[in-house]
Amino acid sequence: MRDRGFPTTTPARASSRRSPFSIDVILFTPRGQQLAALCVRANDPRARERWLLPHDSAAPGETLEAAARRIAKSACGVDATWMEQVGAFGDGTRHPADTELSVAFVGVVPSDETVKLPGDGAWFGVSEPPALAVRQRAMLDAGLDALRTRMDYAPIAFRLLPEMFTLSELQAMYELLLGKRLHKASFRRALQATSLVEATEEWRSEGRGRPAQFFRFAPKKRRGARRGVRFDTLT
Amino acid sequence: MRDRGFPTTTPARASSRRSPFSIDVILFTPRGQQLAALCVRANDPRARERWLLPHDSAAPGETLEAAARRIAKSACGVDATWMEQVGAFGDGTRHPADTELSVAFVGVVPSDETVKLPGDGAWFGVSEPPALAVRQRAMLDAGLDALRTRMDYAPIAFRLLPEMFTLSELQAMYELLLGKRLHKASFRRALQATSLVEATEEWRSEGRGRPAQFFRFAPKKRRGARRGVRFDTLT
DNA sequence: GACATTAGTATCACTCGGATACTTATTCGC
DNA sequence: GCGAATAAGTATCCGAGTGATACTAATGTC
Repeated sequence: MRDRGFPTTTPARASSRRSPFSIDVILFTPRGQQLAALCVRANDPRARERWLLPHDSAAPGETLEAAARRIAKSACGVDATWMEQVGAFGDGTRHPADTELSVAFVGVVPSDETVKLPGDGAWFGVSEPPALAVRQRAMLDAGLDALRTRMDYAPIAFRLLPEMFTLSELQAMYELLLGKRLHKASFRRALQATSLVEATEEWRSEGRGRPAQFFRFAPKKRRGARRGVRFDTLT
Repeated sequence: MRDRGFPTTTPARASSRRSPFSIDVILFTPRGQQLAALCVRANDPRARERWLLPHDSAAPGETLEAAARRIAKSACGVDATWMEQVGAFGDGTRHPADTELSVAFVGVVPSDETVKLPGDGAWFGVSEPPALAVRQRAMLDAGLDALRTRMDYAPIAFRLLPEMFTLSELQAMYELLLGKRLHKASFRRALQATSLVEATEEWRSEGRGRPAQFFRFAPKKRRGARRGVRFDTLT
């Protein structure tokens, strides 16, 4: 994975023929009490919208996910700690790179105030996204949906926390990602039931109230036989 | 949507340059007590595998899903009653149409013994799939996964039944799709809790045991506030 | 030392899902 | 006819999971 020698966030590579499809990345990070998505400034002055999702075409021989991770790192400076494909978007909607098709990926990066964002990027709170081209707007919405539904299957919240964390920090991360408050006792009971975390000997010293014990992500085997049928999420 | 004037299941249209991406359809139907997937015979004698997933490229101006539905109808003769995108597959795996990328769709058609399958197609039970090219095999597996997980969110089982059906038929369809047995009382309780079906005045006359009442799919408003966090499905 | 603050726990009520067993209504065999 | 077989549909119990409330525990601030 090369280190960007040119801004990969330009709509397309200088090439005589258009790339057949673009890879677009919806990258989220915790910012304050809500999620923020990364957009980059359009450097084409003729562009109708001034902001874009980070995107590029896949290099020959590069897997789709590797391309998405390269684009993400190029756009925000650090590696995404989780990334998955959302799907393909086409259908004649407009895209800045003018490709027929875009493959969207959603990813997350931990909040890290010390890393300087490349000059042409900015984080936008998910409740105030910038104006985007039609297809990119659809991908942003689908990316947030995918992020939230896949929290049940992938350890996304854990990938946004340091190796050791308190249970309150974990719950706060879940609340930030889901955009809703959770019940403390239920949260901890459910967590204890599955063997996902193990307690460490470390305790948090700073802060005002009672010290909190640090935990680390250490999933055991398990495999719960999913129960019945869910009719309540249908249609 | 034109009626196939040529086999759209040929790897690609006669064209000087390759299509940038293919649309591949994983089509399922109930067959006996298990699901079956549709494959078509490869008519290229040089092909390494003799079977293919139905696929084609999207026509200009055609949405991705419209193309998938066209391909499905062309391959099995009737319209799919449910169809959704699975995702994009690439990563250098081999595909018969030799495209860089494939967009996979999963769909279902009701079991209908009277419809004759076009000569080059055949249904394969999901437990004995034919040998497929690498990428198509990956799409078949992902399609079955997607079918089962999306049953919680889309009325797939209902789309495989006639307008009126008995609760036993509905449960049998769920069992066939999920590939596992379900508990009768729980199934009916959960179904009653949501207002998804309404009873009709019709009763099934045929058969041996007690007659069964016919129901029809008639979802009311609802919208259940999903509860807590699921740790049991994580990683 | 009283109080605010945060971590963590205990108890209760309620819901939900699976197991078992039952009742009801029909056909089949004699 | 009449009982056995078959399938539909219901009732009851129990244990697990969830949310509300309230409690205890350990620290810093004044």
